[in-house]
Amino acid sequence: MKKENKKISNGVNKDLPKAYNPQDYEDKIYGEWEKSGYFNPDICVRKGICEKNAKPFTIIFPPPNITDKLHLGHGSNLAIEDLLTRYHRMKGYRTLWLPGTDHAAIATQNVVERKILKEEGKTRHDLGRAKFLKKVWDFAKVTQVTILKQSRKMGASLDWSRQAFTLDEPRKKAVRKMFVEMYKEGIIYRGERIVNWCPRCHSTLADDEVNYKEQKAKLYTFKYSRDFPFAIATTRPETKLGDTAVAVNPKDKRYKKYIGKIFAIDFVGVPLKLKIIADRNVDMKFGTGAVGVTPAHSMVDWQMAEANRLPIVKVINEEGKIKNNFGKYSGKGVLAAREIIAEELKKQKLLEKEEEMDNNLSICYRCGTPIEPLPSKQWFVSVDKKLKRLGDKSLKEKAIEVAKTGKIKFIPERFTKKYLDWMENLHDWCISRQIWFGHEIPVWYKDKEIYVGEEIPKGKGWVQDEDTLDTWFSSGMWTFSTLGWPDDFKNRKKSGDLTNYHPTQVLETGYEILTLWVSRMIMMSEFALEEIPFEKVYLHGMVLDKQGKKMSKSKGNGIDPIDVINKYGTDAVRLSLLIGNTPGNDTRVFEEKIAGFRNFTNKLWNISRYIITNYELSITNLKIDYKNCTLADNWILEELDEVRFLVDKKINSYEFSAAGEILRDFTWDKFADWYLEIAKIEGDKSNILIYVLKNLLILWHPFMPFVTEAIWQEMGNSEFLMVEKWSKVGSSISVGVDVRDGGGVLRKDEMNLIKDIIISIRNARAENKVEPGKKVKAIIYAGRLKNLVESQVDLIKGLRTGISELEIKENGPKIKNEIYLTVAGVEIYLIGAIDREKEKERIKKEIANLKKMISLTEKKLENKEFTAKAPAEIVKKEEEKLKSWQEALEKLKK
RNA sequence: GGGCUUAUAGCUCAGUUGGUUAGAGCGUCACGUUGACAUCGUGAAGGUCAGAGGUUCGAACCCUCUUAAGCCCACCA
Repeated sequence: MKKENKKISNGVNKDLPKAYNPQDYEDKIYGEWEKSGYFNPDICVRKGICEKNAKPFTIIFPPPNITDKLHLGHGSNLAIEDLLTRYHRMKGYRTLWLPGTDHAAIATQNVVERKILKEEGKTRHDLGRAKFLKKVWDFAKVTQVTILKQSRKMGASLDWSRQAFTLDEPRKKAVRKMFVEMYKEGIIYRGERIVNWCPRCHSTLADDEVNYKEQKAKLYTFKYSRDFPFAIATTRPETKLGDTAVAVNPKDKRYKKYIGKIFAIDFVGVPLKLKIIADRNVDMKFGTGAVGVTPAHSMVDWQMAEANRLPIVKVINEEGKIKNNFGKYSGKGVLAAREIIAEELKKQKLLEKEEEMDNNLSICYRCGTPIEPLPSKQWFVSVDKKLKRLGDKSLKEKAIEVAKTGKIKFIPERFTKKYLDWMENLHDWCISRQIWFGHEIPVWYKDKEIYVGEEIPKGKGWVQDEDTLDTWFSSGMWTFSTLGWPDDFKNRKKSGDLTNYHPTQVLETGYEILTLWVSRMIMMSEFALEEIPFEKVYLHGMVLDKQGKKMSKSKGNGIDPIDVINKYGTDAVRLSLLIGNTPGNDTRVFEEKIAGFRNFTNKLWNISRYIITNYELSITNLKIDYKNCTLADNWILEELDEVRFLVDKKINSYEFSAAGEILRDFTWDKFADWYLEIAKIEGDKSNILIYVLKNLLILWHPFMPFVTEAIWQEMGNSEFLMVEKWSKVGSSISVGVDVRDGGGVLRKDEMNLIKDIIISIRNARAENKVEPGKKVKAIIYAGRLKNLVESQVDLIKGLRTGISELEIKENGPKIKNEIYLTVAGVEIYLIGAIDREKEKERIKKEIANLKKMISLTEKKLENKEFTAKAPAEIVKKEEEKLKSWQEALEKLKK
């Protein structure tokens, strides 16, 4: 690294600025990382960073939609996955994190359509397919570049050499192959079915792309004609033009006699032939208990029609208008037709009732237009057909099995149930979409002939299917289409990246697409590779604003990741996304929170700055002389060991927040506020300080990669921290020392006592309003702890206790009218500092507190059931507590 | 209608098999600033763990009900 005008000694920068400025480091460091090639696991192997036969750790990044730049939700994705990636890379895994973007067919097409309409006043039909698609691609390129730039800004250690797009050439090939293979296996079929049709988007919508809107609707109760024996009720009279039956409940006595009969009648000028059928699902209490059946324009009715072999009459066309041959209604919009028919019924005195009711209107999830259920020829994936390659199980059964047997685990657990519920109710998946932007369907037609294949058929006159594929069809293949499938899968055997990196280890994504995406990935991977796509599914919550509202553009409450990165630094943004939330739950993020973590970043910087500038760094030869370790030295090394163990454990159980909090507490409280202050008193500790610091940087690196790498390099390390080995718990390979093996004695409790004494003294001084500058004399009766306390005189005097003179005895007479404290049996007098009133108050408060505790514990222990039924160790603990409180109380009372 | 989540300090949240005097960060208040850091330090105040019952020697935690906020699914002719 270049160092200009800086004090450099042995590669160490001794001239660090007072505050960490992320801008000075982030882009530069990211550039260096990227140049090193270490984001690519193959290069790590080649350069000896990672062993060739090391266990793989793969995450495929959930590809963001190219509809827009990244928001904080993606930031959360990136932060979590980068944490996992960096952690495993440092742990020695062959670690791959693969980036990409999603073409998001409908969503993208819609954004561009809206844009064109706004800017040019044109629709996609005005432009035509080719010109429109060019516009979409132009748009896609721009957002894609932004997305990739943003990901780099987040510090993501993604392997850019493997970057993929759901609609690039390799993925197109994979999609064609998949379609053809599924077709050959007979699980892709073409059929007519009622689909959710959006008359505005001119496309079918999957069930989960339909939204509902509560609204008031009119319920019309009427007779079809005078010749028809009873009335029906409907909110959509216009569809009744296509009725071919009337359904009643088989138990309904009112209508029993009509079941099976056929009525030929005239309905507002249109002839209808209605069969009376029985169906259990008809609610006798709703309306008149009789339902007009319109097979062509209702899902439920379609099913009834199939069951009863009813004819199907289409009334509404793709524009949402009444079809031809319906007399004066033809060409009218559905709403207009409804009004006219209602009028007509009124005229004919057939309308019995018109009432308001609550209704759930189906609307398009993109544009909000009411959905028209229409019969249409579509391509489907059968989820129920048994497949030989899946051991005579269907896709659905297989996808259920892997979750039930725990082959795929969901974190948190509860999502297993959600997944299974959804999976068990799954119907065949409609994969064709009537939009232009997306994967073309590899099907060609010539007259009545049909050709399904990966290549364009030979000969003239073939016309390709105009539809495109559901976006989830290509993103469902994401774990393996990015890893070389189908080229690396000849004769049903994996090779290349597929062998090395599939199945992946974790899929980390938002819970909102558990059903949409995760389920499809599982089915498609099972179909193509006969293996699971990932071992674990970690689901994170949504990122909300301070009020707990979803961040959205229209509300203007969103935080742009780049804005806050520029303001507070990437590390602070990452921490605010990682710390303070738990798996599967939503999390609120706001600037004050990010600012808090910026402060922490700076704290770590200054801890390092202090050590780097004040101590001589000998990085290569770090030996800790255990024989000469002080109590505090032993303590901090023990604490570090424990922190290392805990952080490891927490990361492995996906409790990133807990891991971060443990680290923060150690860094700020134990290391900075206590140990560094102690080091100033106890003299040279460069080896221990550097040892702890290096370990801290290693532990923090997955959370905050930039500042840790920056410090690491300023310390004169030649290799990147990014590829430094994560220390094994208890043995610190990275810096060549080991606390336990070195003969360290566990002395945490002793140090905690000394800390308590110091805190109590500070506390008592503050409560007695002793001026901070005033030095006082202290007398300590330490009993059997005399030697321990005596050995720590320097600390007791030096750590902001304001004690100038300290006398330590085993015991002695009570000293009247002085500040008096007890800490675990150790009695402390502060001489000449008392404020009688304040001290009296303080003692009174303490006695009251002790009395309260004593009486509570006594009651507990007097309870025979407690002593009999509670475990012995709990009882013993209570007894010990009681004893120590009683002793303290005795001493205070004297 | 079915299911899920959340409710703990002023705010944001921890609290993993029931045993703590219920914690952290921010904020507030008091004091301080000694050369790593005011993006700082020391200390304090602040909680009927949403409510009501129950199980238990013992409940923030387990069970039942209630209330409130939010989400998902199904569906309403």
